[in-house]
Amino acid sequence: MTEPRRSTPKSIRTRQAIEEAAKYLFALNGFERTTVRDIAARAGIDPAMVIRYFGGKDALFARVAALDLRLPDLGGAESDMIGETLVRHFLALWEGEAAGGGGMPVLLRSAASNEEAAARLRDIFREQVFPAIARAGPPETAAQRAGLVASQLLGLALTRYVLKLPPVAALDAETIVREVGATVQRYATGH
Amino acid sequence: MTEPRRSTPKSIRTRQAIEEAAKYLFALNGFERTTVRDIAARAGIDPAMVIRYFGGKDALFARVAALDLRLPDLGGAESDMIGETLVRHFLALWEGEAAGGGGMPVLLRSAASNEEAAARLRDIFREQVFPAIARAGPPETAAQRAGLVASQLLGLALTRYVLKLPPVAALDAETIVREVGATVQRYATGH
DNA sequence: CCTTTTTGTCAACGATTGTTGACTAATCTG
DNA sequence: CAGATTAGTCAACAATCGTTGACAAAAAGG
Repeated sequence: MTEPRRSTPKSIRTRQAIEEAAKYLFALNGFERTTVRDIAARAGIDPAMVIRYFGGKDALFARVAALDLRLPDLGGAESDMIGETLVRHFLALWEGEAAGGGGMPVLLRSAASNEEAAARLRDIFREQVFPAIARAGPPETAAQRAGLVASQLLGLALTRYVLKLPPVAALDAETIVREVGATVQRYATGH
Repeated sequence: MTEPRRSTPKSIRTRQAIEEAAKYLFALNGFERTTVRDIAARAGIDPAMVIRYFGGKDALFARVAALDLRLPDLGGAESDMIGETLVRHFLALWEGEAAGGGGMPVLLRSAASNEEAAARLRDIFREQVFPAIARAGPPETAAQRAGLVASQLLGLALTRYVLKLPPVAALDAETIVREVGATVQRYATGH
């Protein structure tokens, strides 16, 4: 499926294999514990290729950690559904990691001990989360509201996907949408 | 408090210096990026002493990461203040890191990429957070309620102290107690 | 003062890390 | 098919890691 109609220069395959392996391992173990050799082994090629194609471990991480939250426009009419909408969106983004996205676990794993990853998360917040939340309430409280939303959503991701706290990991999606959605709704709109 | 009246065998000083240096560096950089040599340098002694006194890097981490949340009894009469009480308690615990505690930043930094640290956080949740929350509502939903509380409180700690997300780091304590307290209150009691 | 135990330093080990350059195999171009 | 470019492998490098054992300095005990 998704067959490349155009001619594959044959190297694109391995490039993608490296990216996939890196994404998987970075998300699983974080930046520090993931070695270039592990990535190469998982991609089935030589460690030297990782450096030749991406310039180094740092550059590869920067490429793999690119993340587009694809936040929906929250300025719509149904302003009382903002919380549920947001939570549902994030759940779909995180759960369906197989899709194009999947950069979030990578960042979350690494941001705790890697300042570059943390800075990238701050960028994502400033460029994507903040503007989206800003439209859902008074501008003067936009930063605070967006910050509170981030604290809840990142906390959910942390406890559910990284720490795998049993009661949180066991929650079904609809419960999360209902409970956490109510919180996000209150944070986003400021009551 | 708890002053050692007995004579100091002179080595206790260095033991404490190692523990302090380790606590500081583990909290700053996480487990993986903190080296035994860095700890020794900060404590002003030889790296070999770290191993001799604590057996190894892992054992030192385990000792330093010990954490007692000292959660207050939430079974009291004022059940509508549980949220604010909890948030205030955690803020005091995290903010006053200089005190005896301060194990939380250590764990939070490392748990993202260190399975042992993650397991320790799960233990703390199970042994301390869960029982405290269980008394604040119906037993059959205790796990879910405690999990949601943890997702919000750990998310707050993550965004405020680890990621240092500007709007969250800038929040004053009273605002946090009010806003996040309301959320925790709802999670803890199940409405 | 001599002996014993504790406290500390020093150098080095084996393993692992990211990275590099030389070399071979494959593929493309004419 | 001949030549050139690309894809890939291999061994090794320098650096750093946690850890160890031999040894010196200092304190303690008689």
